[in-house]
Amino acid sequence: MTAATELAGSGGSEGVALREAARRVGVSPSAAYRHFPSREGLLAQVGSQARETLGRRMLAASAPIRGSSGRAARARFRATGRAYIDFALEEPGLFEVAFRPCPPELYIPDDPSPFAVLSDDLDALDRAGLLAIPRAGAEAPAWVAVHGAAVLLGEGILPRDAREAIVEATLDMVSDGLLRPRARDSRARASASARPAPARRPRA
Amino acid sequence: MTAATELAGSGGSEGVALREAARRVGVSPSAAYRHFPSREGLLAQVGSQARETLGRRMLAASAPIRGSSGRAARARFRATGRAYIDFALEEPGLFEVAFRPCPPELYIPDDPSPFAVLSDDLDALDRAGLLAIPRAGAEAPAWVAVHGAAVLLGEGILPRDAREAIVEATLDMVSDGLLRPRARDSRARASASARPAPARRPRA
DNA sequence: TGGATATGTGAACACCGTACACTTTACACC
DNA sequence: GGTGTAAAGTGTACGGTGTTCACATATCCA
Repeated sequence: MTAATELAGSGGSEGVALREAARRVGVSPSAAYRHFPSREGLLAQVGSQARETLGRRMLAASAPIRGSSGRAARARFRATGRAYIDFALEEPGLFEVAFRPCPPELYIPDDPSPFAVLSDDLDALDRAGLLAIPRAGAEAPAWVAVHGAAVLLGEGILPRDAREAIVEATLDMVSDGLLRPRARDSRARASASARPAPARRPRA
Repeated sequence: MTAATELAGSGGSEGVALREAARRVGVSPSAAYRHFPSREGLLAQVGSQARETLGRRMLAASAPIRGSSGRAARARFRATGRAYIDFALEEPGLFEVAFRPCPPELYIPDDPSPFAVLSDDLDALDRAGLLAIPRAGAEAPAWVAVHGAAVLLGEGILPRDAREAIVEATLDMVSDGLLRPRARDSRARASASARPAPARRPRA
């Protein structure tokens, strides 16, 4: 299991070989079948574990930001998303296995689940009255954006050296697309436009 | 090649076996090495071709929307994104191969490239003065959101039966996060908020 | 003491990617 | 037309893989 996680960490799902994992723990290939129903089942367990460590990293990134202010909720939201992308870039193999398609009968739940961590952030934003869209449909677009950035950067399809700008632009898009605008003065960007900065019309 | 594309279509990259592809065209396994440097090279060609058909679908979806108005540019932008997600859901195997990490020496360019199609849409939006962020950094967040939705829906991680709502929420987030707001009356949504609908402050 | 249950073993099967030496085919050129 | 060269295809082989099966051991409870 931990041997398989090592393999996944260095080679992704394609790098996970049942025989090699068995060899690493000094056991025959067939012995592995006493613990895992199949290679796919082994991958499902590695994936669940990977999602858990991702969930923990997200928690660890947002937990230090204390307070129940809207400002804090916003900051936690961003920190969580950033941690998600960081994990994908630091552990591409584990990240791939974490979100690999998995037949439902093999799927193993995870706790803390990345999705749940995101949900908590959105609950906090909702409590602070900062959601510009209905709470019910808020997870999907937020997750989708962060996941896309994680995947495209992680696979090198979007250039790694523009990482910081891309992450920032993505988080900005999520904030501007999902949340109510901040107070006038708190948006300290380099080149402010000449136009006035009125409040934004909420949707839905 | 077309045999490999069939295999990719039904089994994704893991379903592509050099031997099986050779068998399907009635040829010995070693003969395949006269045409492809390796399995990875074969996958690179299949991937390039898959990206091309994706690019064509995006073009086909946006081309019927004529006109140079801002309204048309917005509509093309959305149609392009929708086509991207549709492709991922209709051809999950090809989509996976299209965006699989590929060693640079094996990478084969594609034309029309999905990225280029997106770029053209953004150029049109920029010409119409509808971009709320600098043109330079606009591709990444837009692509990221649509790609994330395609991946998470395609793999069944986000529920397929909520597909339409998720796609709509994602496209709304992209529009609201990247573009200037539409004129007051054109945002015909079911439950409009009580707040007024002022213009939105641009960023950057 | 015995027997059930968990765990491990070795051999076997079918598949895979890849390499090598060899043959066949096709085509351009003298 | 004959010939040489390059492209394409062949068979065999090696090592790796997932999976199954019949069999061994070991552990623990009644």
